[in-house]
Amino acid sequence: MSRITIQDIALLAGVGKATVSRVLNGSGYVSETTRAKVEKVIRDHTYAPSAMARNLSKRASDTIGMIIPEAANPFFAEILKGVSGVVDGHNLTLLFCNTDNTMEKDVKSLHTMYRQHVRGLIYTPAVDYGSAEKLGAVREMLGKLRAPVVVLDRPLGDMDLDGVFSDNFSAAYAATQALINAGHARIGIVAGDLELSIGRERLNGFLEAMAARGLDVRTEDILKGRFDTSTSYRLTQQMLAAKSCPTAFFAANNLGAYGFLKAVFEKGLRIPEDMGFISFDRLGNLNDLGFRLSYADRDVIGMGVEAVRLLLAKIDDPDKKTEHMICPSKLTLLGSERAYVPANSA
Amino acid sequence: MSRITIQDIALLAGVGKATVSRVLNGSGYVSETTRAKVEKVIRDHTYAPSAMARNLSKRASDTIGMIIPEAANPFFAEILKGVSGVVDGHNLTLLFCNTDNTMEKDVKSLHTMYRQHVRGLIYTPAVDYGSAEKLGAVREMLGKLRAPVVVLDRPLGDMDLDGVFSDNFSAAYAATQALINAGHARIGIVAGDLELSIGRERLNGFLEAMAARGLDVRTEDILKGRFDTSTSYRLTQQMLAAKSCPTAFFAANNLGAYGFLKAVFEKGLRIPEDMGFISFDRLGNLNDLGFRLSYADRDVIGMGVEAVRLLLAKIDDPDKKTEHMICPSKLTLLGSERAYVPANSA
DNA sequence: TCGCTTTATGGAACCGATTCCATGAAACTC
DNA sequence: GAGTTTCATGGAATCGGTTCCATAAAGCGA
Repeated sequence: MSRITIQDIALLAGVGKATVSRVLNGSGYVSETTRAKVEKVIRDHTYAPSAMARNLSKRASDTIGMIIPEAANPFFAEILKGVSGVVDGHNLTLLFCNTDNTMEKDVKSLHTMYRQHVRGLIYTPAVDYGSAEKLGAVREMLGKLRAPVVVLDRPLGDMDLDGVFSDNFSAAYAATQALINAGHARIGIVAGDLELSIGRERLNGFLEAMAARGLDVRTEDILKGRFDTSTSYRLTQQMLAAKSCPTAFFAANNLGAYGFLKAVFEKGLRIPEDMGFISFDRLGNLNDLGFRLSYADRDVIGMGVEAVRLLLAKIDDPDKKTEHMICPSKLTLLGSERAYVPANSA
Repeated sequence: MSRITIQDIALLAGVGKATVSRVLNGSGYVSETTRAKVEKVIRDHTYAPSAMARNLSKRASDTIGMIIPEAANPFFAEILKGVSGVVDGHNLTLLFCNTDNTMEKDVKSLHTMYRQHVRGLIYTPAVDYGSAEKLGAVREMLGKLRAPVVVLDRPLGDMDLDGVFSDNFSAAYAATQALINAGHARIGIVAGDLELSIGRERLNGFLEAMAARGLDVRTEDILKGRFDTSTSYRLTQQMLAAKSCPTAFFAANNLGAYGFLKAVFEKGLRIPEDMGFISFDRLGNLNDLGFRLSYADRDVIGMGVEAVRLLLAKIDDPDKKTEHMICPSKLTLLGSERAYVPANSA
């Protein structure tokens, strides 16, 4: 009545379990007649070997771990789709953890991955483990894992790991340049979380593009958000209430952009007539609905796919030297970056 | 140099591995002094027992499986977030499979879950296994699983499983009623996949609401899509090209609604002035951006949370009678349902 | 002080697979 | 036809835990 095991199959086929194992794995010598006999019994009983027993005796698991900070963020949902597809295609199983952007869950997830003996790990750290002490715990867990790790989207301290990243700096640079070329001179940024390197890189890209054209950036034009909608909404409201404000904005991530646009539209401002705009990452379906919002985006599903590829390559050859893959962003200009010269300007 | 085992801990602590096991599990008798000694060694080496070995000897795993049809769909991304949170909170691990809406991957995923000995499964079937033969394979795998299964969002044939669903019929009924109350008489529907029961239920809710008011529904006003954006976009374009068309539409799901709106806006039509509109599920951030789109929606993350709750309850008590939880939808009217009486109507 | 229960502990079997090794039959070499 | 290699197979050890069981010391009531 209980689960059928390799021993049952062996008995039913009248052979030893070593032979069944050989048939299952296509290893060693098995005569054609025995193989056929065993395979029939296996098929008749839709037998599948227990992964936990198999992994234990093989001293290697068939699972890949994935840790992401926010499952409901469309960016990570797409990454997951990409990763999941490749993992399934290789008859591996995906272990999934969501960390809600907290360090505690991040470390806890690493423990989970260790307990579960993952064969490899795709990891987007929830926070920037800049300070040495916190990084220590993570470094220790990753070391204990004894499995390849590919970091995704964000680097992990100074650790020498394979990684898949975006060209945050140059995407921000190009987007800013586009706003400048369109005629804007005072430009603001809806910055993401500056505690994260990706946030800082995008801000730097923005700043350098401005500096390269000799344009000043006022401190109050840098909206220091947190990669979420509500914070940037609030900051944008405050900014719009000020006496004067930039004529264009670069929004450094998708959720922040939504908050920004919400505040802008509530104020009755139009894009691009009243406010030039470019975002990092395409804003969902907005452009299908009559908007013409310019954006810099990347092949997100592709990033997930590449991450697994790197991981599998490292699993195949643990001595492979670490690779950093930078996914290029493409700037798509649809009109929202344009500048309108006011008839009577101050 | 290899992974540290319970045997190593036992040696270091100068006790037997049975004792270490007792300390780990808080079972049996262990003296306070021994316990302290063992715990120190465990802590000093950040030892964590191997999940595969533990599961094997316990004949029960610590993993929960989750199968969804489309990871990039925001609805399922939120479900995943809800599920993942509860699963983590119970020190269980989540096994994730995405089926890309195909039956092959669906069945393959069930095999994976079986191999992996999941303790319980949360399952959204990719297709409606109406016909007996196909349902057979699924039924067999679920039977072999010997673990509780909670179906999510869609029922599975006539199988008596715990489930978490939406009130598709009444949500569609209420939405349609709202359009009628607003003054519309010829109303169309962007139907979802009618191969799926949720698609049929929503269509039926729509039809019955119309019938209850004695309103006819023309065949060509039922756009038979597939719960995706591109199909409904195409169908809507064709519909709008016709001589006459409905004055309002109910869109039975989020992705279909996007396709519909895209076609409507491209045609230069406004909502609600030229076309009344209500959708099933809230359309992302659109309403934050100046739109006032009415919708019927449900607590999606909550559905995920409830699904795990049901599952854990069934795991605790396998004799618990099956429960069907219907998550209520809430109708939110923001104005897009309104009807404008044309000055010169035909 | 003698039994009886309670507390503590380690040895050994077991979970379900893989894999090493020994054994034997068949096939090939010279 | 004796010696080697190749093919085929099953028994036994192993992976890292849990758990049953035997054993022994300690506590305790009569």
